Amino acid sequence: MRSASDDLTARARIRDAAIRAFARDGFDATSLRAIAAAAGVSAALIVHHFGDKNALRAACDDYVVAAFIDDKHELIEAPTTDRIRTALHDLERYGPYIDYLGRMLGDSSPAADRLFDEIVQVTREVLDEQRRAGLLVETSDPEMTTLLMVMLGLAPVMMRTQIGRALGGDQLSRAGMLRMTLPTLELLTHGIYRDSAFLDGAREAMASGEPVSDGTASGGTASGGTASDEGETS
Amino acid sequence: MRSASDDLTARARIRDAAIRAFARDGFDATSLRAIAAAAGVSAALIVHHFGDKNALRAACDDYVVAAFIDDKHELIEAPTTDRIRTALHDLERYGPYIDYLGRMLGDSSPAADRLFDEIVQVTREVLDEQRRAGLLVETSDPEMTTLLMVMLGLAPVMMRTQIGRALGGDQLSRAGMLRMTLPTLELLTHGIYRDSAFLDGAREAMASGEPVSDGTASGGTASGGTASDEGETS
DNA sequence: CGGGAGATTGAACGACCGTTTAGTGTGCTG
DNA sequence: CAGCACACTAAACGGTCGTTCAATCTCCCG
Repeated sequence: MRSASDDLTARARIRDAAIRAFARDGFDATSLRAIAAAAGVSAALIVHHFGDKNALRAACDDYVVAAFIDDKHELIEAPTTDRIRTALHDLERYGPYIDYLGRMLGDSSPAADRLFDEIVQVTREVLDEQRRAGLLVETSDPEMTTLLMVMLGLAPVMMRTQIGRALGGDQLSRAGMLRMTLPTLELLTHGIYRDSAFLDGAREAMASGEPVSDGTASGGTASGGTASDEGETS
Repeated sequence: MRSASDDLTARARIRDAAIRAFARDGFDATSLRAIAAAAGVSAALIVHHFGDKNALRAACDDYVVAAFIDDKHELIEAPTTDRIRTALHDLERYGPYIDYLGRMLGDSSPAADRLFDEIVQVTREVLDEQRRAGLLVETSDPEMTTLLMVMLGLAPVMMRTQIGRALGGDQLSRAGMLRMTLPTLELLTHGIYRDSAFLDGAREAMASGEPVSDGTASGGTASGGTASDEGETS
Protein backbone atom coordinates (compact mmCIF):
# COMPACT_ATOMS: atom_id res chain seq x y z
CA MET A 1 0.00 0.00 0.00
CA ARG A 2 1.02 3.48 -0.66
CA SER A 3 0.94 6.16 2.00
CA ALA A 4 -0.21 9.65 1.24
CA SER A 5 3.26 11.01 1.93
CA ASP A 6 4.50 8.86 -0.91
CA ASP A 7 3.81 11.73 -3.29
CA LEU A 8 6.51 13.95 -4.70
CA THR A 9 8.15 10.76 -5.89
CA ALA A 10 8.45 9.26 -9.32
CA ARG A 11 4.90 8.02 -9.10
CA ALA A 12 3.63 11.55 -8.53
CA ARG A 13 5.83 12.94 -11.31
CA ILE A 14 4.42 10.36 -13.70
CA ARG A 15 0.87 11.24 -12.70
CA ASP A 16 1.45 14.96 -13.17
CA ALA A 17 3.18 14.49 -16.51
CA ALA A 18 0.35 12.23 -17.65
CA ILE A 19 -2.30 14.77 -16.66
CA ARG A 20 -0.47 17.48 -18.57
CA ALA A 21 0.01 15.31 -21.62
CA PHE A 22 -3.55 13.96 -21.65
CA ALA A 23 -4.89 17.49 -21.29
CA ARG A 24 -2.73 18.80 -24.11
CA ASP A 25 -2.93 15.99 -26.64
CA GLY A 26 -5.71 13.68 -25.50
CA PHE A 27 -5.51 10.15 -24.21
CA ASP A 28 -5.15 8.23 -27.44
CA ALA A 29 -2.57 10.59 -28.92
CA THR A 30 -0.33 10.36 -25.86
CA SER A 31 2.14 7.50 -25.68
CA LEU A 32 3.52 6.04 -22.52
CA ARG A 33 6.99 6.82 -23.81
CA ALA A 34 6.14 10.50 -24.14
CA ILE A 35 4.82 10.59 -20.58
CA ALA A 36 7.90 8.75 -19.38
CA ALA A 37 10.20 11.24 -21.09
CA ALA A 38 8.31 14.17 -19.59
CA ALA A 39 8.52 12.62 -16.14
CA GLY A 40 12.17 11.68 -16.51
CA VAL A 41 11.59 7.97 -16.14
CA SER A 42 11.33 4.93 -18.35
CA ALA A 43 8.14 3.67 -19.92
CA ALA A 44 8.42 0.40 -18.08
CA LEU A 45 8.28 2.18 -14.74
CA ILE A 46 4.85 3.56 -15.57
CA VAL A 47 3.56 0.06 -16.04
CA HIS A 48 5.32 -1.02 -12.87
CA HIS A 49 3.56 1.68 -10.86
CA PHE A 50 0.13 1.82 -12.46
CA GLY A 51 -0.40 -1.53 -14.18
CA ASP A 52 -1.32 -0.40 -17.65
CA LYS A 53 -2.24 2.73 -19.56
CA ASN A 54 -5.93 2.57 -18.72
CA ALA A 55 -5.15 2.27 -15.03
CA LEU A 56 -2.92 5.33 -15.33
CA ARG A 57 -5.81 7.16 -16.91
CA ALA A 58 -8.12 6.09 -14.10
CA ALA A 59 -5.59 7.30 -11.53
CA CYS A 60 -5.34 10.67 -13.27
CA ASP A 61 -9.12 10.90 -13.49
CA ASP A 62 -9.51 10.23 -9.79
CA TYR A 63 -6.81 12.72 -8.91
CA VAL A 64 -8.33 15.52 -10.98
CA VAL A 65 -11.84 14.76 -9.82
CA ALA A 66 -10.70 14.83 -6.21
CA ALA A 67 -8.94 18.14 -6.76
CA PHE A 68 -12.11 19.66 -8.13
CA ILE A 69 -14.48 18.12 -5.63
CA ASP A 70 -12.40 19.05 -2.60
CA ASP A 71 -11.74 22.61 -3.67
CA LYS A 72 -15.29 23.03 -4.79
CA HIS A 73 -17.09 22.11 -1.60
CA GLU A 74 -15.75 25.20 -0.01
CA LEU A 75 -17.35 27.20 -2.77
CA ILE A 76 -20.77 25.63 -2.72
CA GLU A 77 -22.25 28.70 -1.14
CA ALA A 78 -21.23 30.83 -4.07
CA PRO A 79 -24.03 31.87 -6.39
CA THR A 80 -25.35 29.11 -8.63
CA THR A 81 -23.44 28.30 -11.74
CA ASP A 82 -20.79 30.82 -10.94
CA ARG A 83 -19.60 28.24 -8.50
CA ILE A 84 -17.89 26.56 -11.41
CA ARG A 85 -16.62 29.75 -12.90
CA THR A 86 -15.42 30.90 -9.53
CA ALA A 87 -13.34 27.78 -9.37
CA LEU A 88 -12.22 28.52 -12.90
CA HIS A 89 -11.15 32.06 -12.46
CA ASP A 90 -7.73 31.41 -11.01
CA LEU A 91 -6.47 29.52 -13.96
CA GLU A 92 -2.88 29.57 -12.90
CA ARG A 93 -3.78 26.97 -10.31
CA TYR A 94 -6.39 24.95 -12.14
CA GLY A 95 -5.09 25.52 -15.64
CA PRO A 96 -3.91 22.04 -16.49
CA TYR A 97 -6.82 20.44 -14.68
CA ILE A 98 -9.37 22.46 -16.62
CA ASP A 99 -8.11 21.25 -19.96
CA TYR A 100 -7.99 17.74 -18.54
CA LEU A 101 -11.57 18.15 -17.37
CA GLY A 102 -12.58 19.21 -20.86
CA ARG A 103 -10.97 16.10 -22.30
CA MET A 104 -12.67 13.95 -19.67
CA LEU A 105 -16.11 15.30 -20.47
CA GLY A 106 -15.44 14.91 -24.17
CA ASP A 107 -14.75 11.21 -24.21
CA SER A 108 -16.91 10.06 -21.35
CA SER A 109 -14.91 7.90 -19.00
CA PRO A 110 -16.48 6.36 -15.90
CA ALA A 111 -14.83 9.02 -13.77
CA ALA A 112 -16.17 11.74 -16.06
CA ASP A 113 -19.66 10.36 -15.61
CA ARG A 114 -19.28 10.43 -11.86
CA LEU A 115 -17.96 13.99 -11.95
CA PHE A 116 -20.72 15.16 -14.25
CA ASP A 117 -23.38 13.65 -12.03
CA GLU A 118 -21.78 15.27 -9.02
CA ILE A 119 -21.79 18.66 -10.71
CA VAL A 120 -25.43 18.23 -11.67
CA GLN A 121 -26.35 17.27 -8.14
CA VAL A 122 -24.51 20.17 -6.53
CA THR A 123 -26.05 22.58 -9.02
CA ARG A 124 -29.48 21.14 -8.29
CA GLU A 125 -28.99 21.52 -4.56
CA VAL A 126 -27.83 25.11 -4.87
CA LEU A 127 -30.76 25.96 -7.14
CA ASP A 128 -33.22 24.28 -4.79
CA GLU A 129 -31.83 26.23 -1.90
CA GLN A 130 -32.07 29.49 -3.79
CA ARG A 131 -35.57 28.58 -4.87
CA ARG A 132 -36.60 28.02 -1.27
CA ALA A 133 -35.08 31.40 -0.43
CA GLY A 134 -37.33 32.96 -3.03
CA LEU A 135 -34.48 34.10 -5.22
CA LEU A 136 -35.55 32.31 -8.37
CA VAL A 137 -38.39 32.76 -10.79
CA GLU A 138 -40.55 29.72 -11.45
CA THR A 139 -39.64 27.52 -14.37
CA SER A 140 -41.74 24.94 -16.13
CA ASP A 141 -39.07 22.26 -15.86
CA PRO A 142 -36.71 22.76 -12.92
CA GLU A 143 -34.63 19.69 -13.68
CA MET A 144 -33.98 20.85 -17.20
CA THR A 145 -33.19 24.30 -15.90
CA THR A 146 -30.59 22.70 -13.66
CA LEU A 147 -29.06 21.05 -16.69
CA LEU A 148 -29.06 24.35 -18.55
CA MET A 149 -27.08 25.90 -15.71
CA VAL A 150 -24.65 22.99 -15.81
CA MET A 151 -24.25 23.44 -19.53
CA LEU A 152 -23.67 27.13 -19.14
CA GLY A 153 -20.99 26.43 -16.59
CA LEU A 154 -19.31 23.59 -18.43
CA ALA A 155 -19.46 25.00 -21.95
CA PRO A 156 -16.49 27.35 -21.42
CA VAL A 157 -14.46 24.38 -20.23
CA MET A 158 -15.26 22.28 -23.27
CA MET A 159 -14.96 25.11 -25.80
CA ARG A 160 -12.03 26.91 -24.26
CA THR A 161 -9.85 27.00 -27.34
CA GLN A 162 -12.68 27.90 -29.71
CA ILE A 163 -13.86 30.68 -27.43
CA GLY A 164 -10.35 31.95 -27.02
CA ARG A 165 -10.00 32.02 -30.77
CA ALA A 166 -13.29 33.83 -31.23
CA LEU A 167 -12.30 36.43 -28.66
CA GLY A 168 -9.19 37.45 -30.51
CA GLY A 169 -6.86 34.55 -30.28
CA ASP A 170 -4.33 35.33 -27.64
CA GLN A 171 -6.39 35.86 -24.53
CA LEU A 172 -7.66 32.45 -23.68
CA SER A 173 -6.85 32.65 -20.04
CA ARG A 174 -8.10 34.35 -16.92
CA ALA A 175 -9.09 37.59 -18.60
CA GLY A 176 -11.36 35.78 -21.00
CA MET A 177 -13.01 33.84 -18.24
CA LEU A 178 -13.46 36.96 -16.16
CA ARG A 179 -15.01 38.74 -19.10
CA MET A 180 -17.68 36.08 -19.04
CA THR A 181 -18.88 36.70 -15.51
CA LEU A 182 -20.88 39.86 -15.95
CA PRO A 183 -22.69 38.94 -19.20
CA THR A 184 -23.53 35.58 -17.69
CA LEU A 185 -25.08 37.18 -14.64
CA GLU A 186 -26.91 39.63 -16.84
CA LEU A 187 -28.35 36.72 -18.77
CA LEU A 188 -29.35 34.94 -15.56
CA THR A 189 -30.92 38.10 -14.17
CA HIS A 190 -32.72 39.66 -17.11
CA GLY A 191 -32.56 37.15 -19.91
CA ILE A 192 -31.92 38.65 -23.31
CA TYR A 193 -35.44 39.16 -24.62
CA ARG A 194 -37.34 42.28 -23.75
CA ASP A 195 -40.74 40.61 -23.99
CA SER A 196 -42.07 37.09 -24.00
CA ALA A 197 -43.09 36.89 -27.64
CA PHE A 198 -40.76 34.02 -28.48
CA LEU A 199 -41.58 32.17 -25.31
CA ASP A 200 -45.31 32.55 -25.80
CA GLY A 201 -45.01 31.41 -29.38
CA ALA A 202 -43.11 28.32 -28.38
CA ARG A 203 -45.55 27.56 -25.58
CA GLU A 204 -48.42 27.78 -27.99
CA ALA A 205 -46.68 25.64 -30.55
CA MET A 206 -45.94 22.92 -28.03
CA ALA A 207 -49.35 23.06 -26.37
CA SER A 208 -51.20 22.70 -29.65
CA GLY A 209 -52.36 19.37 -31.02
CA GLU A 210 -48.80 18.81 -32.14
CA PRO A 211 -47.72 15.58 -30.42
CA VAL A 212 -44.24 16.93 -29.78
CA SER A 213 -43.58 13.99 -27.52
CA ASP A 214 -41.43 11.19 -28.78
CA GLY A 215 -42.31 8.34 -31.05
CA THR A 216 -40.88 7.46 -34.38
CA ALA A 217 -43.75 8.52 -36.59
CA SER A 218 -45.47 11.88 -36.72
CA GLY A 219 -42.41 14.06 -36.85
CA GLY A 220 -44.12 17.20 -35.69
CA THR A 221 -42.28 20.42 -36.15
CA ALA A 222 -42.51 21.51 -32.55
CA SER A 223 -39.30 23.18 -31.46
CA GLY A 224 -39.13 26.83 -30.73
CA GLY A 225 -40.23 27.98 -34.09
CA THR A 226 -40.71 31.69 -34.46
CA ALA A 227 -44.10 33.21 -34.76
CA SER A 228 -45.07 31.23 -37.80
CA ASP A 229 -44.17 27.60 -37.74
CA GLU A 230 -42.84 25.74 -40.71
CA GLY A 231 -44.63 22.51 -41.46
CA GLU A 232 -41.56 20.57 -42.31
CA THR A 233 -42.60 16.97 -42.64
CA SER A 234 -39.07 15.80 -43.39
CA MET B 1 -12.01 15.66 -61.24
CA ARG B 2 -15.02 14.13 -59.70
CA SER B 3 -18.49 15.13 -60.69
CA ALA B 4 -21.22 15.62 -58.13
CA SER B 5 -23.17 12.72 -59.59
CA ASP B 6 -20.29 10.47 -58.63
CA ASP B 7 -21.91 9.92 -55.25
CA LEU B 8 -23.67 6.74 -54.28
CA THR B 9 -20.52 4.93 -55.34
CA ALA B 10 -17.80 3.33 -53.29
CA ARG B 11 -16.35 6.72 -52.57
CA ALA B 12 -19.62 7.87 -51.02
CA ARG B 13 -19.98 4.62 -49.06
CA ILE B 14 -16.50 5.12 -47.64
CA ARG B 15 -17.32 8.69 -46.65
CA ASP B 16 -20.56 7.71 -44.96
CA ALA B 17 -18.95 4.82 -43.13
CA ALA B 18 -16.11 7.08 -42.01
CA ILE B 19 -18.51 9.71 -40.70
CA ARG B 20 -20.40 7.09 -38.74
CA ALA B 21 -17.21 5.55 -37.36
CA PHE B 22 -15.58 8.88 -36.50
CA ALA B 23 -18.76 10.02 -34.76
CA ARG B 24 -19.04 6.79 -32.78
CA ASP B 25 -15.42 6.13 -31.81
CA GLY B 26 -13.49 9.28 -32.60
CA PHE B 27 -10.86 9.87 -35.24
CA ASP B 28 -7.82 8.35 -33.57
CA ALA B 29 -9.63 5.24 -32.39
CA THR B 30 -10.96 4.47 -35.86
CA SER B 31 -8.73 2.49 -38.21
CA LEU B 32 -8.86 2.63 -41.95
CA ARG B 33 -9.42 -1.10 -41.96
CA ALA B 34 -12.52 -0.73 -39.80
CA ILE B 35 -13.93 1.92 -42.13
CA ALA B 36 -13.09 -0.25 -45.11
CA ALA B 37 -14.88 -3.22 -43.61
CA ALA B 38 -17.95 -1.11 -42.82
CA ALA B 39 -17.99 0.22 -46.37
CA GLY B 40 -17.37 -3.18 -47.93
CA VAL B 41 -14.12 -2.22 -49.59
CA SER B 42 -10.43 -2.66 -48.96
CA ALA B 43 -8.33 -0.30 -46.91
CA ALA B 44 -6.16 0.50 -49.90
CA LEU B 45 -9.14 1.83 -51.80
CA ILE B 46 -9.66 4.50 -49.17
CA VAL B 47 -6.17 5.75 -49.75
CA HIS B 48 -6.70 5.51 -53.48
CA HIS B 49 -9.77 7.73 -53.28
CA PHE B 50 -8.83 10.17 -50.54
CA GLY B 51 -5.03 10.20 -50.34
CA ASP B 52 -4.52 9.50 -46.70
CA LYS B 53 -6.45 9.31 -43.45
CA ASN B 54 -6.23 13.04 -42.73
CA ALA B 55 -7.56 13.86 -46.17
CA LEU B 56 -10.45 11.49 -45.53
CA ARG B 57 -11.13 13.34 -42.33
CA ALA B 58 -11.04 16.67 -44.14
CA ALA B 59 -13.49 15.33 -46.73
CA CYS B 60 -15.84 14.15 -43.98
CA ASP B 61 -15.50 17.49 -42.21
CA ASP B 62 -16.36 19.41 -45.36
CA TYR B 63 -19.31 17.14 -46.09
CA VAL B 64 -20.80 17.49 -42.62
CA VAL B 65 -20.17 21.21 -42.49
CA ALA B 66 -21.83 21.66 -45.87
CA ALA B 67 -24.82 19.64 -44.71
CA PHE B 68 -25.23 21.88 -41.69
CA ILE B 69 -24.52 25.16 -43.45
CA ASP B 70 -26.84 24.47 -46.37
CA ASP B 71 -29.71 23.27 -44.26
CA LYS B 72 -29.16 26.01 -41.76
CA HIS B 73 -29.32 28.99 -44.05
CA GLU B 74 -32.98 28.33 -44.56
CA LEU B 75 -33.39 28.59 -40.82
CA ILE B 76 -31.46 31.75 -40.20
CA GLU B 77 -34.61 33.63 -39.50
CA ALA B 78 -35.44 31.38 -36.58
CA PRO B 79 -34.96 32.91 -33.15
CA THR B 80 -31.38 33.23 -31.97
CA THR B 81 -29.81 30.13 -30.57
CA ASP B 82 -32.86 28.06 -31.31
CA ARG B 83 -31.61 28.13 -34.84
CA ILE B 84 -29.23 25.40 -33.83
CA ARG B 85 -31.75 23.53 -31.82
CA THR B 86 -34.25 23.84 -34.61
CA ALA B 87 -31.77 22.13 -36.85
CA LEU B 88 -31.29 19.57 -34.12
CA HIS B 89 -34.88 18.75 -33.58
CA ASP B 90 -35.21 16.12 -36.25
CA LEU B 91 -32.48 13.91 -35.03
CA GLU B 92 -33.46 11.03 -37.24
CA ARG B 93 -32.02 13.02 -40.12
CA TYR B 94 -29.07 14.71 -38.48
CA GLY B 95 -28.35 12.06 -35.88
CA PRO B 96 -24.98 10.84 -37.10
CA TYR B 97 -23.92 14.33 -38.12
CA ILE B 98 -24.63 15.72 -34.65
CA ASP B 99 -22.33 13.28 -32.96
CA TYR B 100 -19.76 13.97 -35.67
CA LEU B 101 -20.15 17.67 -35.03
CA GLY B 102 -19.56 17.12 -31.34
CA ARG B 103 -16.37 15.25 -32.11
CA MET B 104 -15.28 18.00 -34.49
CA LEU B 105 -15.73 20.72 -31.91
CA GLY B 106 -13.96 18.61 -29.34
CA ASP B 107 -10.69 18.18 -31.15
CA SER B 108 -10.52 21.38 -33.09
CA SER B 109 -9.80 20.67 -36.71
CA PRO B 110 -9.46 23.46 -39.27
CA ALA B 111 -12.94 22.68 -40.54
CA ALA B 112 -14.28 22.79 -36.99
CA ASP B 113 -12.76 26.23 -36.54
CA ARG B 114 -14.40 27.43 -39.72
CA LEU B 115 -17.75 26.01 -38.66
CA PHE B 116 -17.52 27.49 -35.20
CA ASP B 117 -16.67 30.91 -36.58
CA GLU B 118 -19.57 30.63 -38.98
CA ILE B 119 -21.95 29.76 -36.16
CA VAL B 120 -20.67 32.69 -34.13
CA GLN B 121 -21.09 35.04 -37.03
CA VAL B 122 -24.62 33.91 -37.84
CA THR B 123 -25.58 34.15 -34.19
CA ARG B 124 -24.10 37.63 -34.02
CA GLU B 125 -26.01 38.74 -37.09
CA VAL B 126 -29.29 37.39 -35.77
CA LEU B 127 -28.74 39.06 -32.41
CA ASP B 128 -27.81 42.36 -34.06
CA GLU B 129 -30.94 42.21 -36.14
CA GLN B 130 -33.08 41.49 -33.12
CA ARG B 131 -31.35 44.25 -31.24
CA ARG B 132 -32.13 46.71 -34.00
CA ALA B 133 -35.73 45.55 -33.87
CA GLY B 134 -35.77 46.42 -30.18
CA LEU B 135 -36.35 42.85 -29.06
CA LEU B 136 -33.31 42.58 -26.81
CA VAL B 137 -32.34 44.11 -23.52
CA GLU B 138 -29.04 45.94 -23.43
CA THR B 139 -26.01 44.00 -22.33
CA SER B 140 -22.66 45.29 -21.16
CA ASP B 141 -20.73 43.08 -23.56
CA PRO B 142 -22.68 42.15 -26.69
CA GLU B 143 -19.90 40.09 -28.19
CA MET B 144 -19.63 37.97 -25.08
CA THR B 145 -23.39 37.64 -25.02
CA THR B 146 -23.19 36.30 -28.54
CA LEU B 147 -20.70 33.73 -27.38
CA LEU B 148 -22.94 32.79 -24.48
CA MET B 149 -25.75 32.11 -26.94
CA VAL B 150 -23.42 30.02 -29.06
CA MET B 151 -22.39 28.05 -25.99
CA LEU B 152 -25.98 27.51 -24.99
CA GLY B 153 -26.73 26.19 -28.44
CA LEU B 154 -23.65 24.03 -28.81
CA ALA B 155 -23.50 22.62 -25.29
CA PRO B 156 -26.23 20.03 -25.92
CA VAL B 157 -24.30 18.84 -28.95
CA MET B 158 -21.07 18.40 -27.02
CA MET B 159 -22.67 16.93 -23.91
CA ARG B 160 -25.31 14.83 -25.58
CA THR B 161 -24.46 11.55 -23.91
CA GLN B 162 -23.94 13.08 -20.49
CA ILE B 163 -27.23 14.97 -20.69
CA GLY B 164 -29.02 11.91 -21.90
CA ARG B 165 -27.64 9.99 -18.95
CA ALA B 166 -28.64 12.72 -16.50
CA LEU B 167 -32.17 12.78 -17.88
CA GLY B 168 -32.79 9.14 -17.18
CA GLY B 169 -30.52 7.25 -19.46
CA ASP B 170 -32.57 6.03 -22.35
CA GLN B 171 -34.01 9.18 -23.86
CA LEU B 172 -31.11 10.88 -25.51
CA SER B 173 -32.91 11.61 -28.70
CA ARG B 174 -35.44 14.04 -30.03
CA ALA B 175 -37.62 14.06 -26.94
CA GLY B 176 -34.73 15.19 -24.78
CA MET B 177 -33.82 17.96 -27.14
CA LEU B 178 -37.42 19.07 -27.37
CA ARG B 179 -37.68 19.17 -23.61
CA MET B 180 -34.94 21.74 -23.69
CA THR B 181 -36.76 24.28 -25.83
CA LEU B 182 -39.17 25.74 -23.30
CA PRO B 183 -36.76 26.05 -20.35
CA THR B 184 -34.22 27.62 -22.66
CA LEU B 185 -36.67 30.24 -23.84
CA GLU B 186 -37.75 30.85 -20.27
CA LEU B 187 -34.15 31.49 -19.39
CA LEU B 188 -33.68 33.81 -22.34
CA THR B 189 -36.89 35.68 -21.52
CA HIS B 190 -36.87 36.01 -17.74
CA GLY B 191 -33.50 34.78 -16.60
CA ILE B 192 -33.60 32.72 -13.46
CA TYR B 193 -33.04 35.33 -10.76
CA ARG B 194 -35.94 37.27 -9.38
CA ASP B 195 -33.86 40.33 -8.51
CA SER B 196 -30.48 41.67 -9.47
CA ALA B 197 -28.69 41.04 -6.18
CA PHE B 198 -26.08 38.71 -7.63
CA LEU B 199 -25.56 40.88 -10.68
CA ASP B 200 -25.18 44.05 -8.61
CA GLY B 201 -22.78 42.28 -6.30
CA ALA B 202 -20.64 41.11 -9.17
CA ARG B 203 -20.69 44.56 -10.77
CA GLU B 204 -19.54 46.11 -7.55
CA ALA B 205 -16.84 43.53 -7.04
CA MET B 206 -15.45 44.03 -10.52
CA ALA B 207 -15.68 47.81 -10.47
CA SER B 208 -13.98 48.18 -7.12
CA GLY B 209 -10.23 48.12 -6.66
CA GLU B 210 -10.64 44.49 -5.81
CA PRO B 211 -8.57 42.60 -8.30
CA VAL B 212 -11.14 39.83 -7.99
CA SER B 213 -8.48 37.67 -6.48
CA ASP B 214 -5.86 37.19 -9.07
CA GLY B 215 -2.88 35.02 -8.55
CA THR B 216 0.68 36.23 -8.27
CA ALA B 217 1.23 39.90 -8.74
CA SER B 218 -1.32 42.65 -9.06
CA GLY B 219 -1.77 42.62 -12.79
CA GLY B 220 -4.62 44.90 -13.76
CA THR B 221 -8.00 43.32 -13.51
CA ALA B 222 -8.58 43.96 -17.17
CA SER B 223 -11.56 41.76 -17.97
CA GLY B 224 -14.48 43.08 -19.89
CA GLY B 225 -15.21 45.89 -17.51
CA THR B 226 -18.71 47.15 -17.10
CA ALA B 227 -20.51 49.60 -19.25
CA SER B 228 -17.53 51.89 -19.40
CA ASP B 229 -14.75 51.30 -21.79
CA GLU B 230 -11.80 49.08 -21.13
CA GLY B 231 -9.03 50.39 -23.30
CA GLU B 232 -7.54 46.97 -23.58
CA THR B 233 -4.44 47.22 -25.69
CA SER B 234 -3.82 43.51 -25.56
C1' DC C 1 27.86 -8.37 5.95
C1' DG C 2 24.20 -10.68 3.33
C1' DG C 3 20.04 -10.97 1.31
C1' DG C 4 15.60 -9.87 0.06
C1' DA C 5 12.20 -6.36 -1.63
C1' DG C 6 11.07 -2.78 -4.27
C1' DA C 7 12.48 0.89 -7.72
C1' DT C 8 14.21 1.32 -12.15
C1' DT C 9 15.93 0.29 -16.71
C1' DG C 10 17.09 -1.22 -21.77
C1' DA C 11 15.76 -4.35 -24.89
C1' DA C 12 12.77 -7.12 -27.06
C1' DC C 13 7.98 -8.96 -28.46
C1' DG C 14 3.73 -8.97 -30.68
C1' DA C 15 0.02 -6.45 -32.38
C1' DC C 16 -1.92 -2.91 -34.98
C1' DC C 17 -1.78 0.99 -37.86
C1' DG C 18 -1.15 3.99 -42.09
C1' DT C 19 0.80 3.55 -46.23
C1' DT C 20 3.06 1.47 -50.40
C1' DT C 21 3.51 -1.71 -53.97
C1' DA C 22 2.54 -4.67 -57.44
C1' DG C 23 -0.86 -6.50 -59.40
C1' DT C 24 -5.85 -7.99 -61.34
C1' DG C 25 -10.08 -7.07 -63.38
C1' DT C 26 -13.02 -4.22 -66.32
C1' DG C 27 -14.81 -1.19 -69.41
C1' DC C 28 -14.17 2.41 -72.75
C1' DT C 29 -11.71 4.32 -76.84
C1' DG C 30 -9.35 4.50 -81.09
C1' DC D 1 -8.55 -6.11 -81.02
C1' DA D 2 -4.91 -3.26 -78.64
C1' DG D 3 -4.31 -0.27 -75.16
C1' DC D 4 -5.10 2.72 -71.79
C1' DA D 5 -7.29 4.47 -67.63
C1' DC D 6 -9.32 3.57 -63.61
C1' DA D 7 -11.57 0.96 -59.66
C1' DC D 8 -10.04 -2.24 -56.74
C1' DT D 9 -7.37 -5.73 -54.05
C1' DA D 10 -3.93 -8.77 -51.30
C1' DA D 11 0.17 -8.60 -49.35
C1' DA D 12 3.95 -6.60 -47.52
C1' DC D 13 6.71 -2.64 -45.28
C1' DG D 14 8.08 0.36 -41.74
C1' DG D 15 6.87 2.45 -37.73
C1' DT D 16 4.74 3.05 -33.23
C1' DC D 17 2.53 1.49 -29.44
C1' DG D 18 1.47 -1.10 -25.07
C1' DT D 19 3.40 -4.50 -22.68
C1' DT D 20 6.75 -8.07 -21.01
C1' DC D 21 11.22 -9.73 -19.52
C1' DA D 22 15.49 -10.13 -17.49
C1' DA D 23 18.57 -7.69 -15.31
C1' DT D 24 20.56 -4.04 -12.40
C1' DC D 25 20.60 -0.59 -8.61
C1' DT D 26 19.46 0.83 -3.92
C1' DC D 27 18.31 0.58 0.51
C1' DC D 28 16.74 -1.52 4.68
C1' DC D 29 16.58 -5.22 8.06
C1' DG D 30 18.40 -9.25 10.48
